Amino acid sequence: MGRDEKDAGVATEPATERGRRTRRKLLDAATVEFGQNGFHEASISGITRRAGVALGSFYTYFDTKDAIFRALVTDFSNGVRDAASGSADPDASALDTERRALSAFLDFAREHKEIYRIIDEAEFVDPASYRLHYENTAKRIHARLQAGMDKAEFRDDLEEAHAWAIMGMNVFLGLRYAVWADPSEEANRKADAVADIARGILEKGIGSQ
Amino acid sequence: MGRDEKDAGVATEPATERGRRTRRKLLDAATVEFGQNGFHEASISGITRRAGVALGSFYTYFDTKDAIFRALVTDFSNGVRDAASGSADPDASALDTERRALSAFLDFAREHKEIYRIIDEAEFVDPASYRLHYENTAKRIHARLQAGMDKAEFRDDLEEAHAWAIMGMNVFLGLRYAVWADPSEEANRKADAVADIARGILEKGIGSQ
DNA sequence: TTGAAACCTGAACCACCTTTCAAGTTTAGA
DNA sequence: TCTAAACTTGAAAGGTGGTTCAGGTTTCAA
Repeated sequence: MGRDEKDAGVATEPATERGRRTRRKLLDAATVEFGQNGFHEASISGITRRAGVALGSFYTYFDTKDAIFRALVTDFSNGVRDAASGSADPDASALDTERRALSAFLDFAREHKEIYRIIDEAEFVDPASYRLHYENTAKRIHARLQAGMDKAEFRDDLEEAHAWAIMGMNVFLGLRYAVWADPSEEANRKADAVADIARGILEKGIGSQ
Repeated sequence: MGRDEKDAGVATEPATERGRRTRRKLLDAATVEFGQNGFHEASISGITRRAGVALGSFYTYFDTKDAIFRALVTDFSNGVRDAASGSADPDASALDTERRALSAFLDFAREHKEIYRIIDEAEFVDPASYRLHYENTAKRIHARLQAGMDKAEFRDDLEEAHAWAIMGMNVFLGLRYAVWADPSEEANRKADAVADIARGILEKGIGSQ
């Protein structure tokens, strides 16, 4: 009590270098533990064992098992956001901007399969974060659509639902061709082809002529 | 041992009418319990309490908590399939067939939010069923695309990835506008508008002109 | 009617894991 | 160097809930 952030049950930030190192070790270990076993099968002792830290130390940094999971979801939600925004090129057409965002997302998903799983599991462990993640992502897509409309490269009646449709497309293509990627086929080559397919749908739909 | 199906640990089918009734009561209760609490927060005693049955009776019909969950996933996966195929109209255009399938799916999702959640959670509780569900669904969409290609109503280069893209679109639109439907807005009206939006994307993409 | 199989019952077993805690060690600023 | 705060440690408390089991009841075919 009286401490800055203790009241809400939020463990305080580490005050020393050693503390920051330990906290980081726990987060990294938790990524592996949750990614491999899922939230409920994962155990705190599994996390501390992987981190090479005593069981009790966990509670210096996180108040509960949920708390560290929530911290990871937030981290990774930002990671997805940065991966997409990092791929942006101001000179690209609106359609190519969309394509590049998907491409970056597929790369990210392939590199971080555990993270993909953790975000998905947030639907059950921490629904608020899950919802926030997708609502924010949809908002960013919607903003890109708006930019394309402003440049008259997209038709002018696009709305929130279009953003959700595109997001769903991207997520499922990521699930199928990045997370579940058949390791026998070169994933890089495939990812590019998949991004082209999505671009094609957005460009002209799937109708003939 | 020696019994037909006991070896694999599969509880036998009920032999009497009373048994079938009890099994059904358990499945219905489990739908509510899992849908409301999620797999891990749900308890067997919660299921039997809802079903009005003694705790021990559960194990006459299902070997484990996982087993009844798996039974539900299979049931509901078939439910989704039937909802879509039931909406089919042989006279409709390929594009309208796709639209009708989405519309039926949105209705189904709105009516059965618990089921939606249960299938989603299967990703963690029973990954094999989860994967099977989406692979089968993608296959059915792919078959519809093929039919549209045969009628020359779709362009002739559609493949598996297109089916996954469409499926992702549908699932996310279902999540946002059926499962998370704002109850203040008439969901029916909205669902139709959403189905039109998806149809529009498939018809001509999102580009201008 | 009868008896064997199917079904029902709920208390208790038991394995597992999150969280706490009191006591020791390290850090870092003065 | 010194000392208060930060950090570490691992044993054990405490709760939960899946699963078992032995004994009773109902069903149904013969």
